[in-house]
Amino acid sequence: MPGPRIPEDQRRDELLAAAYRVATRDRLGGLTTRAVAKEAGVSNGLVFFHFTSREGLVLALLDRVLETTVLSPDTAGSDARSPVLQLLHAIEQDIEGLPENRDRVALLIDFWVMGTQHADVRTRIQKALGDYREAYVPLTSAAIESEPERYPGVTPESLAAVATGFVEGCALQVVMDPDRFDVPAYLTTLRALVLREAPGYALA
Amino acid sequence: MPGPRIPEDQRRDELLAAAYRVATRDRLGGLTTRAVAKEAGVSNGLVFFHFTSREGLVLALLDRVLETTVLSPDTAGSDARSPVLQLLHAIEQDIEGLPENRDRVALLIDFWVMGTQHADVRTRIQKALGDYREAYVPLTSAAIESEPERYPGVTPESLAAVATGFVEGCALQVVMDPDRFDVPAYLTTLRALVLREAPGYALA
DNA sequence: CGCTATATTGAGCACTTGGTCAACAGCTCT
DNA sequence: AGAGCTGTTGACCAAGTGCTCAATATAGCG
Repeated sequence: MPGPRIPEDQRRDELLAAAYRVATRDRLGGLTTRAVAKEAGVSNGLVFFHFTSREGLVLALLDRVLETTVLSPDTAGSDARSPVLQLLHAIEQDIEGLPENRDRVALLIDFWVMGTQHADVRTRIQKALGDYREAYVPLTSAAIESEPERYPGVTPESLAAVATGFVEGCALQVVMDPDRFDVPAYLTTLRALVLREAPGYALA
Repeated sequence: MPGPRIPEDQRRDELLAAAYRVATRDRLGGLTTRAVAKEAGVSNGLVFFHFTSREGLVLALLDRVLETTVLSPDTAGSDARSPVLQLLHAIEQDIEGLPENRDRVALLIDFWVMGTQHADVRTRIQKALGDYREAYVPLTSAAIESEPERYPGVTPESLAAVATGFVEGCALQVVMDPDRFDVPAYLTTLRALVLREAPGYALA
């Protein structure tokens, strides 16, 4: 009683879309082949036809999520401000974007902790986080060069690591306790901590 | 064929210890009642006798882990240094303590993400994190009072949230990629970022 | 000693999961 | 029209899970 046939690539996409829906709803633990099949309105066996195993499905989903997740700081609209302010601005933009993407962030964290035990997942996550860090290097590099005497022993890489680590910490908080996470207070505090001069800015 | 009898409290402790061993080895996903029973050299049914359900076991384990995890900053040996340096010192101590407790940190993060979906776990984790944050408030409070003009709009609570959030972000990194996580570089960068004066310190 | 309350066991149940597979339908091509 | 490849199905299997329960050994008490 097989149903309608559909070109392979298209079905794969449908299944991945269904998997994404299931995973953002029920998290990785709820991502069973049967749940995905049901979500896609398709038989269980078909999932294995297209992805060979559950692991294949999970990895394909991870790839898709990483592909469609923008993990590079937005440097647009930074105009003539100082490099440090530009860096701060990028961090703030990333943090501000977290709450509205809570589902996706939660899923990414699921993958992250899965990577702790699963080598393939770990590799991919590490690469994504590495890319994210690298994307910050131009910003941190410029910031350091603008006031080199202020950052003894600080490399663009280490500063990028701290910056992205900070964002990742915020991501954890957003997922865990979104109501408590007070974005404006966080950003105000961050600015005050980092800026030397008396801050003559208005919150964006 | 029942085996030797043991007072109830003692058995509970034995089972919890076994559960902790299993959970640090195989993580929460590997924490099955059978695995715990086997680890404790005991029958599967006994786990249910003492904990009623797997959920009971997990919650009891969480309570024990939280009880025996020191989540308050160590303010000893801070002598005559400035409040800001004391705060920095506390953060650094917490971060330095992460790598050697990787197993435990990984387990706590497992509980953390479990809390995303499980209300009882969430409550406990939120309380623990809240306590952790509060424990920082005296330090952040003193730091702000020492240079109030430098921290416009920053409350002791918001600064504590940022500080602990920073540590939590580091915890994620340590669990994920312990080799890449460069503690000294992180701390150097943090100091340079936060300190106004030229840093005349030696790394502890 | 015997009795009773209490740990303790292990077989077993119900259910879910990943995965396999023979059957079968639809499409294309000759 | 018939052959053949390719999607598709759903029944099925084996393994693992949480959990129950009758049976039973043990410790403590009279």
